[in-house]
This record gives sequence, C-alpha cells and structure tokens, in this order.
Amino acid sequence: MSWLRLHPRAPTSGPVRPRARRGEGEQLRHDIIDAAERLLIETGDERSVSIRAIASAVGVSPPAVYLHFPDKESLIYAVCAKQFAIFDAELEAAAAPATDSTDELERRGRAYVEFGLSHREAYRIMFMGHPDPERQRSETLTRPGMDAFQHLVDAVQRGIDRGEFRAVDPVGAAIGIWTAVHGITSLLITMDSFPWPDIDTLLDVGCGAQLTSLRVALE
Amino acid sequence: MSWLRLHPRAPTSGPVRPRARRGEGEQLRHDIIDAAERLLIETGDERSVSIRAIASAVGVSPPAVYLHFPDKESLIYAVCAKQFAIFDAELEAAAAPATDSTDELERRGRAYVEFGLSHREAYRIMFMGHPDPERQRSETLTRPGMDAFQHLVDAVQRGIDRGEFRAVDPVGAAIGIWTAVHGITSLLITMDSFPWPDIDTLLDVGCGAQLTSLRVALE
DNA sequence: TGTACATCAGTGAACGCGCGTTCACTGATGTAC
DNA sequence: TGTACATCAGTGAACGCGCGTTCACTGATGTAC
Repeated sequence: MSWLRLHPRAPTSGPVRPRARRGEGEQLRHDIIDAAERLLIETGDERSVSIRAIASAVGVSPPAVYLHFPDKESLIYAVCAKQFAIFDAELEAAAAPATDSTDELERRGRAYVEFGLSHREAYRIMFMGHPDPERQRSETLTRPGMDAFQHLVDAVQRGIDRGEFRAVDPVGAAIGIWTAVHGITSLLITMDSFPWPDIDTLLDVGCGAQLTSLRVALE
Repeated sequence: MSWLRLHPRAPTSGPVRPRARRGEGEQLRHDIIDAAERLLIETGDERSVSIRAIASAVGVSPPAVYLHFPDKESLIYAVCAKQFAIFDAELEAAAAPATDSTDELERRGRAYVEFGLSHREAYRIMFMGHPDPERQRSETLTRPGMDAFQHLVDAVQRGIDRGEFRAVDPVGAAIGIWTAVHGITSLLITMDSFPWPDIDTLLDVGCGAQLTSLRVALE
C-alpha cells in the first residue's frame, strides 16, 4: 500500500514520542538525560551529542529540551552527575566482596579501569575535559567525583586501622593510586593502537609496587 | 576577565603580513605552524585554533593556508609532529646530566610532567585526543611519539645492562612508568582545582615504588 | 634594450553545514462556574 | 449539565554564528626573445 507513504516523515527525525499527559512532563527530563547518555556511549564521541541529536533520539523537537534545561551546559552537567553516581556505585559494588584491604584496593582499581573502558566518552568528560573557569562545575561535577575519591581514601584508612597498611597519609596514598589507575585508563582510551598488555598486567605494573609499599611487613 | 570567554574571538585581524618575495613562499608554511602552536599555548584551547584564527594571527587570508596544507587535519598533524620533536628533545636534554639510571628515570619523569604543564593544550592533542580511525596518524603522530617511548625503553635497558636494575622486561617497565607520569600529568592539566601536592611528591608517590622495585638490592 | 608572458603568492567573496537558541504559535486537557 | 478559560506540553520556523573549504580573480615579479 504505497499510497500510505506519499507523505513520509522527515528522514532526520527519530520515532515521534507521544505527548506526555498533563502533569507528567517531568518524564521528558529523564528521557533526555538517558538519550544523551546513550548517544555518548554509542557514538563514543562528545561531538555527536548535540541538542538536535538528543531531541531526535527522544522523538521531540529541539526546543522541547529547553523546557527542562536552561542551556546545553546544564544538560551535560546532569548527564555527568548521573555518570559519577554510576561510577561511584560500581566501585563500591566491586569493593564489597573484598577479603582484605589490599584485595579491596585491587578490586577498586580494576573496576575503575573497566568503568573507563565501558564508558569511554563519559570518562573523557568526567576526567579528561577542559576545566571550567569557575562555573558550578565545582558543585555539580566535582562533588560527586569527590565522593568517589573519599571512598578510596576511606578504604586506605580502613587498611591502616586494621593494621594491614603502614600508617601513611591516606590522602596521599589515595592520590597515588588515583593517578596510577587514571594513567592506565586514559591511555587505554586514547592510544588504542598501542600494543598494550592486558589490564591485569597494567594494574600490576602500575599499582602493584605502590600497594606493596603500603603493606606492613608481615614476616 | 577575558579568559572567561568560551569562544575567544578570532576576528581580531592581526597585522597584515607583506607578501613573500618570489621563491620564498615556503616561509609562510613555517609561520602558519608557529602561529598555530602559539595560539594553542596561549589560548589553551584547541577550539580557538581555527583556520581563520591562524590566518589572522599570521596576517594572511584564510585561503592562503591552503597553499601549504591540503586540509586542517594536515596542519594539526604538522603542529603535533613538531611538538613531539620538542617533547622528545626536552626529555633527552633532561636525562643527559643523570649520574645513574635511577636518576635518569627520575629526571625523565619530571621533564615529562613539566612538558605537559607548559604545553597543556599540545599535550592534550598529543596524548589525550580522540584516536583517529585509521588515517596516517599512525605515521605522522605515533611515530615521533614512539621514538620518545623507545628512548625510555632504552634508558631502562641501560640500567639493566649496567647492573643497576633487575633484569625485568624493559618494555613492560617503561609502560609502567609512562602510565604513571601520564596519570599525574593529565590529571594536573584537567583537574586544576583539586588540592594537588607538589610535583615532586606526586612523582615520588606515583613512580617511587616502581623505581624502587626496579633497583637491585644493593646491601 | 624593451616588452610580452608565465608564474608566484596570494585575496575577496561566497558556499553549505550544523550548531545553540529564540519566538510565536497550537492543540489537548483539566477546572470553575 | 455545558462551556469558557487557563494551563500544560510541546511544535515549526527561523536567527545568527563560526566553521572548513572552494573558486575566480589579481597584482607583483622574474624570464625569454
């Protein structure tokens, strides 16, 4: 029945989303964030995540985005905040089954790298973007990131409290671990044609000595 | 607070450059690369480095750029190749006065971080950019970077040959050092509001244990 | 020696693109009387 | 009960911007005859 297609929809728009019922407009906000997140992961390129692309993916017109976000920056911040929450949750979940503090730090390190590799573009925005001169990035972005960092500091502190680690400065030790796993993660993301060894080897070489130096001499 | 501007304006047309004399057109090529490099360092933002901005900085019209580069990508590659050469030369110069292999690796690490901090945006493009699906990046960009990496591998190998380091895999050890110094450098560039300790502390925490584990037990 | 011509080193104007954003509007739906 | 009205949840078209790039051209300069 080709006569039905005499007036096909514009090829650029995605599926049309039915208008929300009264009082349920807020749903669009979540759908927009989800779509932006999905585009980020699928295309693996921040440049593909434009207001137009997001609107099209959700099935609404571009101006509809402005019913829920004052500008693009705020939308990206909302996406990042959600990613940071997921990031933190994944690290906590990975750390939970640990049998001792060294095991916990190893699990956290591995989960960190794996998050970066499975959310490459999100990781770029979260940890490799341009610092934003003032703006509330310090609030919206740095805060959730700080929470995750604090959980790492806490893990080191617990190791010290349990007598498994030497009585070092836990913040300094956490910074060392962070820079190490970030170095691995960001180079894996960026230099994907380099002949990298596997992740375990990288973590062992990059963090192993640091963890060893944290442990108290047992014998 | 002009540094707040998200898109620093280009149209500030620079001084008009006198037309080169016959046979001296090649000079413009170097001037273009220099201007792009300067814009990159001064503005600290790759987005400011547009064909128009570069042409304006040099004092020619935008199409003049196409007399020497087929497209923008080639121009950026040329800039990167030059940056890599500088990067490699700075590390070699820093390593030269070393008294032993551990000292050399420490000097290299410190020079690496310092290069990143004094060429922030260039460092971003060199080590934090999007991997380029195929294209000659593997030639134009990865090659000079590989040279610098090889010099690090060589330094480790020399330490082994001299009996200062244990007989580890020099490539693996070099990878470990690279990920460590890159982690420090890229986080310093990106997270400039984080309360970082000074560079020596970061290097000591991030690489110290690695270097220690490289050294043969002397006593 | 003068002069026609080729070549070099560019210029000026424009093209089409996708972007973020604004503005006037519209149709469905709940509510007051 | 019907109906006028306010509000909600959007739409369609357009604006202006800067971008990379193309194209037809131009003026100075060196060279051949």
